[in-house]
Amino acid sequence: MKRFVEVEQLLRAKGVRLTDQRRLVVRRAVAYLHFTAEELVRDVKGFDPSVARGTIYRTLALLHQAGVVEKHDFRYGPPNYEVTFAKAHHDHLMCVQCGEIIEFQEPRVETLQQAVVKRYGYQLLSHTHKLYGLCRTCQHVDRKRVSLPPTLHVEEVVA
Amino acid sequence: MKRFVEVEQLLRAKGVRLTDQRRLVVRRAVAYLHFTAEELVRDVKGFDPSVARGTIYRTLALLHQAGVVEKHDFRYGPPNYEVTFAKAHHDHLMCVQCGEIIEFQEPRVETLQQAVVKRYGYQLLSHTHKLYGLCRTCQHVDRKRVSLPPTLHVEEVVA
DNA sequence: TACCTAATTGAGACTCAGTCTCAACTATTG
DNA sequence: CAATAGTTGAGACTGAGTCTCAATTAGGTA
Ligand SMILES: [Zn+2]
Ligand SMILES: [Zn+2]
Ligand SMILES: [Zn+2]
Ligand SMILES: [Zn+2]
Repeated sequence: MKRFVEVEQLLRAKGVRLTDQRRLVVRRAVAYLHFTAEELVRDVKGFDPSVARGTIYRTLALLHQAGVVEKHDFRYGPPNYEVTFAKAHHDHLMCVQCGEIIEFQEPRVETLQQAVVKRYGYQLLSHTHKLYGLCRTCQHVDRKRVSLPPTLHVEEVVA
Repeated sequence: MKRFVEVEQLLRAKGVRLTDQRRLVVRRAVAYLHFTAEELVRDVKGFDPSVARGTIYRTLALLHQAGVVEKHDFRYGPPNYEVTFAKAHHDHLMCVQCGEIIEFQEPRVETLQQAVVKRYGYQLLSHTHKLYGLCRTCQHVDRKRVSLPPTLHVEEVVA
């Protein structure tokens, strides 16, 4: 079964009213791995320019609430969305030069996270874990030519 | 020696021109643990209203480039800055209910990060690692009364 | 099927955080 | 102290996202 059909079923089960606009937004979103809200706006408007920007943002929020999409901040530009519905948990590794994103799993980190929150008496609800670096290709090109904007400087410098 | 004197020395060593405005911004920034750009603007203007917003943002960018401050995204509101100059590396744990931020160290996670990037042939430059949960106190209050806005919903749900 | 009603939509005004521009000013060098 | 390259203040501007509200529509009900 197509992925968007499952999402629509989930929404219906949650009592969410389905409209043509929402169906289109869902169909376009599942076509991507990672996308920004404005990218989705342009994409959806390419299929139906009459769909308002506000509707697309509202639908995205709806999908977020329904647990269908997650919001990522990769420190460069606006947040990135990902349809994680029926997808195993993973963290991300990004090349700061070319922007390539790799999804990885490392259960031992997740175990340590539990140990950390226990140390402080917290109850863990969620986490973000993102690694930034240079992919094999970009390690061999002139480091001077940085293609990503200056805000993408290191947040936490690795010693 | 006062912390801001060391920062000023570092800037001078980097050939950065010191002005009264920049000195004030540095002195106010080191007074905080974590702060947003607009908080710093209000604070600095409290001491000298003639300092322009643009100057404060420019100085913040300068300090960022010089490795004096780091930028954090805690998924709620605008980014958070932290003067990490001469401070040991740490990650963050935040209570999604009351906003408390705890700084923690977990070297075993950093080791695993190296293993992950090696797996993909990457060269690690930096990372973000943030845990979100409920502090001891907030675990015992009515979960219905959520004080943080809806955008602070989970990004990566822990299984 | 037709109707009803609450939910949703489109359009555009609006907000907020941050950036840019440029003439006036100033820290540093010699 | 003069020269000059870097910095500043003020405000216009931008991008991304939110809000408002009259018009439209989904989905339940008769
Ligand atoms: Zn994870
Ligand atoms: Zn992903
Ligand atoms: Zn760390
Ligand atoms: Zn910190």
